[in-house]
Amino acid sequence: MEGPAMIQRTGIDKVLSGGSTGTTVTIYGWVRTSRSGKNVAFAALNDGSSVQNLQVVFDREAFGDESLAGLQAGACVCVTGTVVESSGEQAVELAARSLQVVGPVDTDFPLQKKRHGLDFLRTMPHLRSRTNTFGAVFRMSHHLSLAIHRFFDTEGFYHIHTPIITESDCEGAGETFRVTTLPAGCADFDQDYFRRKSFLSVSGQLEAEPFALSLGKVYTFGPTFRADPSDTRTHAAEFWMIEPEMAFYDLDDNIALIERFVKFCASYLSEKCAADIAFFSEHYEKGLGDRYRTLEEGFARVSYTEAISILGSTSGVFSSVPSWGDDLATEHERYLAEKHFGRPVFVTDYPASMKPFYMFMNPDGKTVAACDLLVPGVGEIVGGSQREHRLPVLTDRAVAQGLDLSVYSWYLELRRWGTAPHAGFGLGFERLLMYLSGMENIRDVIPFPRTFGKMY
RNA sequence: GCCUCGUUAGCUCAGUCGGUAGAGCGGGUGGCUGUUAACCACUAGGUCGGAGGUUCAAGUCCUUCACGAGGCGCCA
Repeated sequence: MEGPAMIQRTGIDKVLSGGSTGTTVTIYGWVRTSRSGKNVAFAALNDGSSVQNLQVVFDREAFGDESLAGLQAGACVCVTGTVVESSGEQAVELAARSLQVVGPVDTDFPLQKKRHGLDFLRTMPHLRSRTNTFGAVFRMSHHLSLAIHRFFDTEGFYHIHTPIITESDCEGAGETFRVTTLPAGCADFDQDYFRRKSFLSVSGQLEAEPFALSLGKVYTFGPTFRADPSDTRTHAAEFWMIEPEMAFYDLDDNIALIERFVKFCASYLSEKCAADIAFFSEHYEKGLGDRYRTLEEGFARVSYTEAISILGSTSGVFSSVPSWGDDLATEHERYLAEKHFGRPVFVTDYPASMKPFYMFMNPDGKTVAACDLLVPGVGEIVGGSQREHRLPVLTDRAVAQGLDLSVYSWYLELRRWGTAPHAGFGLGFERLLMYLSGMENIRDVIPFPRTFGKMY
């Protein structure tokens, strides 16, 4: 019996990494550009394994014009040939012996070899990953995901899959999407699939806490859904969030972990995605190298109260100057991260009135043990806190915020049966990816973005 | 939801004071060349986002709608 006819191919990254000169390889890839000379024709192939293209050289006499006409931008081709040293800019190239057009392109193929605008590419999420930019984005996205799992594994965390369909509709996190099988217009929730109202999760935190109070240190990393009408470059309706939750952690432990975590991700990407980072640095964010260098130094830390004081003594810069008890506006957050500190900064101990019921009430009775991490260029990427583990305080705050205690009964029980100090945070995966790539719009770091009013 | 800007060839964009449509790239044809977003020449390609209005005349001015981008609020 014959074995399966598996496709044999070599990745372009492997050919370019050297050591294969003189060998015969078969490459599958998409044509980025092609041009022809009197005796030879050239095509630049990309197969997604690298931001670099492989230059393939064809002998015009051997292949003929009809055959080479298939080398149009966008076509998928298979080339077998010999890896040789190049006389041009690149170290090696492929001297072709055979060419097969696997997938030709119609002439209205929208991607061209010149640079396209990101807006335009957003309208074709099924094609934009064939560009240098989006190839780099999604290679980096992969490595960032792996970095996250590796970090928490090394730190002794367990990965928990918290539910995507939940019962609690609000934790101060945002608006929810309803999940239902009822016909349109029907509001008889007893007849609904779960025999009650249900929602897509806006956070896995509440479900992660029980596992922190049993396994010690856990994290969730999964899709999160927010129905907020937020139409900005940093908001998406569907995004991925990393939410660690740790028993026997206070606010200081929490902050130290966040800093360690972000630094690990940066150094991991520096090692795994050097070529892609260089690409972003050259074409998108000139200061990306500096950004990575600052990440090797310490983050700044201020309390909310100190931040208000800093902003108050900075005159003539802001459209409004906040006083104690006001939210920090985007212009204030940007000033702190980009101008005043010039690096990532933790803002801690916010007024209790501004934060959700589950955050730990500080001894001053006015502030809670919260920490937001603000980074230059993106803004807030982390929101975290020590959790309130004292039942009476927690109950009082839940009632004060008008929550239905019956929905949170099991959450409250955790404080009656073996409660323990604990802390955690939520980090937006795509915002971290924006920060580490220099991409400025969250729609450009999500494969098929879903944002307010738009499903690309 | 509010504010600002934008929408002209497949793509990127120019279009002056209101006078009837332009370039580069891409497509096609030819030339030249171990090229590097190759180059050179020729060629095809447009209901100037839609509707209405002002005017002798609207890509240009006004109204309105649609779509897109940025900012704000909220958050990750």
